[in-house]
Amino acid sequence: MEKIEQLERPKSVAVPEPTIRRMPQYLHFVKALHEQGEPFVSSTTIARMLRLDSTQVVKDMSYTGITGRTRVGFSTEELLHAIENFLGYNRKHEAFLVGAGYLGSALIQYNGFRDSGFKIVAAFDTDKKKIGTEIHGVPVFSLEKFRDLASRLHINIGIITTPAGVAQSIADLMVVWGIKAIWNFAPVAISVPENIIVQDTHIYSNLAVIINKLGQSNNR
Amino acid sequence: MEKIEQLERPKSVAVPEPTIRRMPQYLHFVKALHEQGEPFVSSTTIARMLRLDSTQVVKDMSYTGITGRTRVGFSTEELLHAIENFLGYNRKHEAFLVGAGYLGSALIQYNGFRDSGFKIVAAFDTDKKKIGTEIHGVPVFSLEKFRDLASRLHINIGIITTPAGVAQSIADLMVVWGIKAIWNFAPVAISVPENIIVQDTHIYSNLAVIINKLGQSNNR
DNA sequence: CAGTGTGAAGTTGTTCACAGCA
DNA sequence: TGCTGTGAACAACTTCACACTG
Repeated sequence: MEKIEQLERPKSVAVPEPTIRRMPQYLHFVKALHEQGEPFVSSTTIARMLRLDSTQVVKDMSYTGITGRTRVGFSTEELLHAIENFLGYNRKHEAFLVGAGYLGSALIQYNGFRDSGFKIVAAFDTDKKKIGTEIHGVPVFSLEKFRDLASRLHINIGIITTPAGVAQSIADLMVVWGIKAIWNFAPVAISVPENIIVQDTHIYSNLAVIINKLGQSNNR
Repeated sequence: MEKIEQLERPKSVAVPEPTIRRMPQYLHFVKALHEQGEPFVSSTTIARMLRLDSTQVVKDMSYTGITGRTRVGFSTEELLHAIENFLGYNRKHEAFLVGAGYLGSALIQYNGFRDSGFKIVAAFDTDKKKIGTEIHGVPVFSLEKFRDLASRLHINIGIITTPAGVAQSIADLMVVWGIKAIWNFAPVAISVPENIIVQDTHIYSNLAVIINKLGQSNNR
């Protein structure tokens, strides 16, 4: 009984999160190849450049639904579209950002998002000096305008680049204001209702890994 | 024979990387508790706040060498020191940053690093307008000064916040100039000799996960 | 033979189950 | 009972082994 239930939806076999995380890298690399006129690329080549295992690359590619030619590899053009489609980059994803400091500004102008379908369309802050200005063409509004603008523009992604102390309260507001996914850069964990997606990005964690490895290599 | 070889070094049981990544979060939370005068904290409390499994927390704590009191939890003070020691935050870690744009500036002033023993002591750029200025008290030098200053100040961590196109060449230079660990924020994978530590921080990847989850929840 | 594609084995990390303690 | 601490079961991800193809 249970089994049959599960078989109802056979196609989406739950893509491993690590695979999803690697996709943008594949996209970046394949796009570069395609732009310089390379018609094909093999998993081995991708693996070498991205320092991955080649069968890993093959497995990851299979999730996009693409099928390669033996001895030749994958068509860069096909692959490009397959990955973009997988990542949802052909659909539009617009976000509001709260906290127009350095980090917020960095995200707004981050070129990694270029041609990804993702765009930060407005920033919000409580600092009167920032309100009314623009960062890289993106306007900075008073936080009070968030709710109204979000519903009018159908925004469902909110980015938090505020100091740690106010991050939770901003998250709470975002939820009330109809945001479905929160991308949090403040160095604290954020609590939200179950149905809201949260992605905490703790820059800090990467530093911890570096320092740890550095310490180990000194001991050797 | 092989087995005996492995048993030679029994004490350092290789800390799982996810554990290392969680440590800074523990530190942040425990520090806050300690500052507001809380003498003890249990793994259950930490787990609830950080949305983790409580046995996970216990396991992680065991790597710091700390031992808790049953029914009471861990002394916040002891825990604080144990984690700081684990992370190497009592030692000093100084870094040079190349690419003094928004992202570089954001890192320099990022308060997540406050009292972590980690400090970006100088920034480097090729843009003449930036050279000679200061970002949050950190001087911006011409890239040519990197080598000399790095050896004089014994810097072994390099941060790359340049555009993707030049990231690899900057990494190559850093290696030649004696850097031991590279923290890369450019949206490309960087290749370095085996003995050099690299941590690629692809902001992008987190976005991919968010968009993917959003897509899934819309289908439901 | 240099590729894709895939099931099986191995590894790593997480969660469970339970002993011990105050 | 509510906590620490730990070995065992489980789940997720990666790597290996090999069949297949032009």
